[in-house]
Amino acid sequence: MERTERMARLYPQLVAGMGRMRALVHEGIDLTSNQYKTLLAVAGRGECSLGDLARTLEVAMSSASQMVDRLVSSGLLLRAPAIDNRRQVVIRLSPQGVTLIAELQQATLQGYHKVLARLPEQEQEDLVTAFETIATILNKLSQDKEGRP
Amino acid sequence: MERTERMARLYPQLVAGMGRMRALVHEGIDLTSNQYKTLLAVAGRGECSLGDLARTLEVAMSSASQMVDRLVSSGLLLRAPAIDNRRQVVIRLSPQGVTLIAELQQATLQGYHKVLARLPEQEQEDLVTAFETIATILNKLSQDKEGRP
DNA sequence: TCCTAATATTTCGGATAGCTAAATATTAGG
DNA sequence: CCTAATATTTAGCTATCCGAAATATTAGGA
Repeated sequence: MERTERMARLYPQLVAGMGRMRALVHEGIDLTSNQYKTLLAVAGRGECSLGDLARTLEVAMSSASQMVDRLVSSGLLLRAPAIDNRRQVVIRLSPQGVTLIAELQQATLQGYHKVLARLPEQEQEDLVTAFETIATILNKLSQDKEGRP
Repeated sequence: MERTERMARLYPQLVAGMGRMRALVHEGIDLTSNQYKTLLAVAGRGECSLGDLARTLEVAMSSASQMVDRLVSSGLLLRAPAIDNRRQVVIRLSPQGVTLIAELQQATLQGYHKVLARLPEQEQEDLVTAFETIATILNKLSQDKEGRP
């Protein structure tokens, strides 16, 4: 059980630490992380339906719908009925959304750069490598679930 | 910039992966993670003031106050005026809170154990080690900030 | 073809959670 | 004893989430 206990001790620390890191990286950026995630998801698909978006974001459709509401209000997303299937809506970035996303991705990179730059060379590499390890292993864990529904 | 980009790509994956891991670990547990964190913070101190709690949780005092409200309503926390300084309140676990926390800590350990058990031996160790690496480095990052205010 | 079932979204009601600013109460210091 | 500092709470907002009900549209079968 030793390993389990280490995990239980470390998990909350990581959540807190990553939260602080995010705050540093996105310092002075005026979008919530959920909104940013949503815009990125839409950007990554060019355009998509609400259902697509909800699945990508792993939230209920009603939640995705509201999120899109807010981003449409902010002028960052466009929502239009789909031509081929009028039940669906097509969601895509507005021109302002495109511009913003480009800027934010740039700013995000700079943010990560600034944070990493505070660390000595070796720790930078250790940190990124550790991220890679965890991402790889956790992705495998999730695929297990989805594999046999 | 290469390392920065790896980081930017990995960070969201990690957040998502850890979210799913938490869901697995706390499957069937009827407290939000914030509530659990709050109870743990209180448990870790025996008793504390609102200010203590807010600082520990890294939220505004008003947020901590409301969180305590909810947990008092649920019967898990007790809030009483402090004897020595009547401006303060003393927050501590109710008997039910004590019981619940004990059970939850047990359940949490089992949850981590179950999740880890899905992985081969070597990956278990790699995962925990990577957690350790990140926690250590990120903690250092935060201390920088606090060190010289 | 027409009706029913399935699909896609939205709306509604209800929660949690966070913030700032203003209100309240108490203590400390000059 | 009055003012300033301290500790909490309350009020008003916003973001986010969910499930269930409502709405609209399409697909499939009798």
